[in-house]
Amino acid sequence: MSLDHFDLALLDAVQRDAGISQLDLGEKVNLSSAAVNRRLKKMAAEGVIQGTVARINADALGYTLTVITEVEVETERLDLLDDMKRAFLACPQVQQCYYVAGECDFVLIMLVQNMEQYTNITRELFFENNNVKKFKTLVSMSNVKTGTCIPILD
Amino acid sequence: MSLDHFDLALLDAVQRDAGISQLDLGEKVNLSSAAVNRRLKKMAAEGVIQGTVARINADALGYTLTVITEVEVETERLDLLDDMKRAFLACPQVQQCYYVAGECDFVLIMLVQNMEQYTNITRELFFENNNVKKFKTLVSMSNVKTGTCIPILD
DNA sequence: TCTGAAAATGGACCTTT
DNA sequence: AAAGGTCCATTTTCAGA
Repeated sequence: MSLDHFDLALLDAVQRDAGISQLDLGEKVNLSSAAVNRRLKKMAAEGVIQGTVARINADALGYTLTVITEVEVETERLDLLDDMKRAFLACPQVQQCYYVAGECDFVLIMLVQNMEQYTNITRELFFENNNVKKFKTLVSMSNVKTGTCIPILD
Repeated sequence: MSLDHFDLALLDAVQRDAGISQLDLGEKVNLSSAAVNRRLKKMAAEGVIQGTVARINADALGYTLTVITEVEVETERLDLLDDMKRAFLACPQVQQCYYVAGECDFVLIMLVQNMEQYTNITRELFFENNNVKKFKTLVSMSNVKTGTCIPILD
């Protein structure tokens, strides 16, 4: 799918604020609201726009601790890796999980309410998994930047 | 602010899909659409709901490479750290940035179009900054899990 | 691009606890 | 008072001309 500069401007706007009306969007990018409607609809149908979500204040729900965990595996057997991926996916405290090349094999970003909760999760995910050789924990003192905005207008 | 089980159910629904109508939300949690409207409005005003954003398919825009960078600083002087945080915040390819305790000082999640772009950014952010002692790059082979869903209903 | 119908939002007002 | 429900006006979405 080809995206022109109107599409890019629309994407940039809605990835920052999906609440803005199509009328206001049209004003911002110089397009009628009907054109905005068509383009957004098309991009959603094509999967360029994957959906809209509300951003919730984690602190307000008691999730005040962000932890980054680097996991090193014992063997890279595919079925074992898949099992681990599944376990990470299923754990709601795991916000993000990357399978990486380098010294470690997985990097996890976790959001927990306190250290005790993190400890419990490490037991479940790492200590009770025979394929985890070791893991290293980095505690975030400050979440300098979070979000999922993609660079669009450069 | 105190959140009852209605609020929690609403938060859980809208953090997965903010497009759902207040009528459907009300059906899901057993509340009238007016009550849903009031509660959502209040939670937005109190900052529990920080906003709604569209999720964009990064691949569709050519951003196919996710890189995790661990940065070690020379000195922890506050003004120098603040300068670095500002630089990371201002770089659109930096999706997330955590200031951490441990072996390294910053962990960055970056989204780039290719290795060349990453190389250019490392020059700008790391090589040309005297306070960066060293940095380590981890390349993601698979983004197993991404998103920002907070665990609400457990 | 314009127009209009259908849907969604959000306020007013009344009732319940 | 605080919160829910119903009704209604306004706004928004979205398809057809």
